Amino acid sequence: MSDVARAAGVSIATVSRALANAGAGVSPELRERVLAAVAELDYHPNHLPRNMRARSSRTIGLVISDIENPYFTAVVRGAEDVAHRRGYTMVLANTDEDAEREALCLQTMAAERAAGVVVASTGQHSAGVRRLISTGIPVVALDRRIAGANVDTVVVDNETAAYEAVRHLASLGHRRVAMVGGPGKVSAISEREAGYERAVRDHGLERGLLWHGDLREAGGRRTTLELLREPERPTAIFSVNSMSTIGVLHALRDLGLRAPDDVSVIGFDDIPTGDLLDPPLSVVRQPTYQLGARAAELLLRRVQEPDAPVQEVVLAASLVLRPSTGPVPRPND
Amino acid sequence: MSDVARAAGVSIATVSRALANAGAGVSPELRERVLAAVAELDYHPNHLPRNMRARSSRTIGLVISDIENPYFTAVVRGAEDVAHRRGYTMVLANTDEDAEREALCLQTMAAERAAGVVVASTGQHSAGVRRLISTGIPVVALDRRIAGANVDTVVVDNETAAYEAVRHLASLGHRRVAMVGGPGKVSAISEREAGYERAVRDHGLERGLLWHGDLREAGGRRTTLELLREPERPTAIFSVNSMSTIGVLHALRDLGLRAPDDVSVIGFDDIPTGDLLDPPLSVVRQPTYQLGARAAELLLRRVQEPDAPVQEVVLAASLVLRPSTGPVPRPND
DNA sequence: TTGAAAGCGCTAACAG
DNA sequence: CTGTTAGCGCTTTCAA
Repeated sequence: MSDVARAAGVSIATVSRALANAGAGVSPELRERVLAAVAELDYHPNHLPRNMRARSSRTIGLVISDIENPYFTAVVRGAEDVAHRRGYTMVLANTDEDAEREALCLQTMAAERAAGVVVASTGQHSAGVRRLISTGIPVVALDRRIAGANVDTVVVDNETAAYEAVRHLASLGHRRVAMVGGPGKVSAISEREAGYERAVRDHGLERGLLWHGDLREAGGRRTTLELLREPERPTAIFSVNSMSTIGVLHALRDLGLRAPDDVSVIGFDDIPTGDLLDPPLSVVRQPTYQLGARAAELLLRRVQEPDAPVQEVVLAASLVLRPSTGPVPRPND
Repeated sequence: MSDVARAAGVSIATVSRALANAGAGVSPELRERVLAAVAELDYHPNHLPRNMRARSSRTIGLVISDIENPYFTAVVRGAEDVAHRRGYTMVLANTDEDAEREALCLQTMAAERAAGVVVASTGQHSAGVRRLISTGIPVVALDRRIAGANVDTVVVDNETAAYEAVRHLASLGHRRVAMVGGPGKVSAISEREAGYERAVRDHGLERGLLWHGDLREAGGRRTTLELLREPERPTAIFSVNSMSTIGVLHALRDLGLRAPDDVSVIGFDDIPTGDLLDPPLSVVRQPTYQLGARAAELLLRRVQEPDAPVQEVVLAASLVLRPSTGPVPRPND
């Protein structure tokens, strides 16, 4: 920068000002000379000192648990779009539901003085998140609530959405509706399970059919295989998230069963090819892009107004019915 | 940090050393005192000055064109795993095939002094990439080559893979094999098209069936609808990437056609649910995770050895045959 | 409108 | 092994 100043015959302060927001406070003439010198010398601005001085970078962190899950993929897109539009850069970290990895990522983001962090935490009581909050860096909880912390939150109404899915199955006549769930330590999952259980109670469905998988393909598949090995097979399966649902479908194929003829299937989260599957899959669709975009917006608002009241955004999910859910199959004759 | 130093009764240099790599060069006793003071004061390290001093951050950039494309999703995971393992943070940017947005992202990464950048460029002659290279920041080209630049590159053998896909269709008896292609300005696409055309020549297939879409669902769908409106319909379709293929499948459904009974379909890039589609989809499968991981490795190697010889890594893609490709349908009778 | 100068909070060279 | 000290390259007072 001092080279540029010398070449333009001005001080470095003038160069700095000429390069800052549209060169306010610099005479057009000097500005021209500075820009010419910048071009001449092929000067590349360096944000590192600027960040240091500002004690913050124009970067937001996004911490998710599975980048290959299309739910998070869409969330990433929404958040990145907003960040980009507002002149922020997005740092992405993938935790694979590993609390230690999450803590490490958050620590790094804190050390890099991210302007703020959107986090789908591995657990409601994550030590990593608590530590991050204690640094004073703005945090937005996405998809998964943070227990006992007063942070902005963006979620869908998981309980209601799950209830509606199971209610639909009940309305088709199903009485043995199983749920392939997940680990209960994240709120989104436990809320879906709660919605399922409320529907089971309200509609007098059979109890004891809530099984816990992980949130991935392998767990969904394994759990379903075990579930269908039971003497009295469920007539419908509600699956807790998209990866898990893919596992359910694989398990059905493994056993040579078809939906909805043998078992009805409905999954939480839409899948990009859900309508092209065999059979097309009924799902609970979340407004994924919106979730990511709203989370980033909430975060950037808080970056600008640290003392604004804490907000909780709850979006609605919707039922998308396709052929994988049908009436109760009649027993083989 | 000076607070910590005061609390521990040492100099800030000692604090710095105690906090640096496992506290080498500091007596255990002082180290203890420093760590105690850090805990006591709830001190959060700040990397910003460190980065500034080092004139670089431990961050690598990854610039892709579509985060919702499962190909890139897997690439991201591979790259992020490697980066994380080596203590780097990953900055992700999505360009949507927009050269201007790409240039902006790369400029930001240069200004933030990323240690290096992996880029799937929007074009072989991207001005943004050229400028980035001129800053001296290490660059690795992923999936798409950079024309006239001497940079490390990670790609699959697109030409051969496309050739094999079309050859397979020819071996099933197809003579009217269409290709739903893409914009020719990225190497991966033009190479696939070249492989298609070589196969067309070698096997005496009908010419003039290479149509260009974009690389997204909408383009694949539109192009296919037009293609199938032709008086003499192709008996097989080869689609250039995963999103495009989903478009092809939607178009078939729109027209009430089925693969492979009406048209055979094979797509470049596997889809997570490819085996669950109706019918299960034949694809050219790329080693996506490996591509991302290798790109990150190549980049970090160059960060450490800027003068190492430039490498080009070419991985093989493989044909995954499922029911969507079958023999030539007999004309309706 | 411009320039001089004082940091931002670390790291590392150097001296003890 | 420890402390003193000189920056890293910007931004931003403050004074002219």
